[in-house]
Amino acid sequence: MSDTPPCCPPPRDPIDGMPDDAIADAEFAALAKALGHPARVRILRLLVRKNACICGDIVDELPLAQSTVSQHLKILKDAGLVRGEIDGPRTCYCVEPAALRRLSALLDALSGCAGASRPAGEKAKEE
Amino acid sequence: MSDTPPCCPPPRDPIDGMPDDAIADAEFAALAKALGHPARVRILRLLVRKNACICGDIVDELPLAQSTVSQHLKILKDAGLVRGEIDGPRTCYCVEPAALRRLSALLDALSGCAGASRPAGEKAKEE
DNA sequence: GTCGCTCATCGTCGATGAACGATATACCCC
DNA sequence: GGGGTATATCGTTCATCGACGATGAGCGAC
Repeated sequence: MSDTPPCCPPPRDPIDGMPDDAIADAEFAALAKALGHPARVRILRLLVRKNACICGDIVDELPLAQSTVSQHLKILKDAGLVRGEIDGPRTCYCVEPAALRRLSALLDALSGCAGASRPAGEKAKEE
Repeated sequence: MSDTPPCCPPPRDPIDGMPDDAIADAEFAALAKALGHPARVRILRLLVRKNACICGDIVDELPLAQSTVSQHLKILKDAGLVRGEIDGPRTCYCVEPAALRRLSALLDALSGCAGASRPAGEKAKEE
């Protein structure tokens, strides 16, 4: 918790009519959903611990079939939490620290807006 | 992995033969799964913003049926992210800050342990 | 070229999730 | 006690997830 930016992050890119909160909700939910399975958390932990890992090593570490692990890796990659680089016949996976930081920031924004600082003038969207 | 850097939280209650990492994985995954739906993130944000909220207000705020919202609230409550107090004929929900802090700690432990076991001193906190 | 290895994708099956309407329960007010 | 409101739960339907084995595609070694 070093330099905590102002409570709520600035508005992101407006997609259509969605308020930025809804965008943040969707983004947060997508990241959380990708981490909503113990195997995927474990994969992420493995990658963090070794900084990078061959897919085969991950398969070797988990009690799951290779295709299942590949599926989980795809989900993590689609969520942007992990990056895969093809290295010859194998694929080297590594975590995407920015995604973890982003998730942490979203979580801070979610819980931080409550107890930490209570701005007197809430922004829009209120009743 | 024998040495426990100051970053990683102390071991939790050992359930059966599970290593504490597996427990943390399961706990993290359970919390993340509960937040893996935009409606639930939105509910949590609502509760955080108003600090507490009657179920009816939440139903009023979301484009979902009352039963669906109740289901989402149950999921959040089962995950320990939310607490519901029966207040006369209605139910008043409020966030459980400890759960959010716990999630934040688990997330830090996940991404932070990388920096700890890495020789480099990057704490991944700067933007 | 061919073989062997590594990984991704496909197809399938059972389990779970998400949504709804209908119904049951608890409470306050009269 | 009866009526009205607020919430939880039940049962159903459709979509998605999680797991697997089998197959296909890319690459290095021979």
